[in-house]
Amino acid sequence: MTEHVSISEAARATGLPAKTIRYYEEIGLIRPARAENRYRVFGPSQLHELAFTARARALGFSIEECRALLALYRDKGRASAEVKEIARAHLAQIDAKIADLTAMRQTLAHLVETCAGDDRPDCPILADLARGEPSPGRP
Amino acid sequence: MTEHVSISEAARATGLPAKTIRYYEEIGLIRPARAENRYRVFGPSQLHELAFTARARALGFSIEECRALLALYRDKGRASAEVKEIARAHLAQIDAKIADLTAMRQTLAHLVETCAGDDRPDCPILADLARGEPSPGRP
DNA sequence: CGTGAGTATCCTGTAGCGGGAAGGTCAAGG
DNA sequence: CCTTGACCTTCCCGCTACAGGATACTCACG
Repeated sequence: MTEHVSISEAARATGLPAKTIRYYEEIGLIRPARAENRYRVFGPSQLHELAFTARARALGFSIEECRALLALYRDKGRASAEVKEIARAHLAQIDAKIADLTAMRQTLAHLVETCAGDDRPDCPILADLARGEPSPGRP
Repeated sequence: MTEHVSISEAARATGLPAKTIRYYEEIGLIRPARAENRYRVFGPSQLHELAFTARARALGFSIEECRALLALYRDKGRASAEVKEIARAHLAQIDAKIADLTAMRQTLAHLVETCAGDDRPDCPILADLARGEPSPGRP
């Protein structure tokens, strides 16, 4: 009745590639209706859920986190504490990644600084990689 | 003749899982010799290359970057400029990731702060995810 | 009636391994 | 001599979050 749109229009409306939307349906994130010709049909609520998911993904939430957030989003009676807990856990992951990358950056920046970068073979970067301890964490 | 060791000893010496070492051989990063019984045999130079790779990976270099760095490592006549260029490019990638994550962190931290986190259903996090613009970049 | 755009499904590939199956090898113990 | 158990081997599937492409349909338009 209202604004029921095709997958390409849903893609345009949400900024998600059509492939991604099909994938989201395949893994059960969203459940678009089907027209008689088997074409997917997206109503306003599906479009909102897609946009919701797109935004959560842009904030770095994993698909499974998005699934949980979507469930809470659909459940009008949920406690905000549940949402906050997911967000806080994800925030902690982000902080961990930032710390990890910052440590890497520090080491690597120092190596880049101390390397002459000319046509001589002497290179402190390779020397450090060859001798150094396994060093800080990973991304 | 010298210290030629098995894969499990190589793993212990480098901190890499044996599976990972086999994988590195499979993709042609390293070329361990074989004993008569088809067992892999690692000499000192292979061990150094494995440790080198482990350290580079810990600094966030991709496998292909490691391949390039290994080639430069083996080439005693290389120019340090080549190494520096790889390292600098990787440093730029790290900086981009940090910037990306920091932007996410900012948005998410704000949302977490403004959420009551109690048993009431009212949640600004979900509200923002539902309404917001696609927002900052991705990891 | 054809044509081009849009849609459908299915299959493959990506990075960097981890887990586990099925089987060979080797030294020590009974 | 035989067996156990710790190694080692190869092979194949799984993961994340899709992208790319092949093949086939459906539909509106001229």
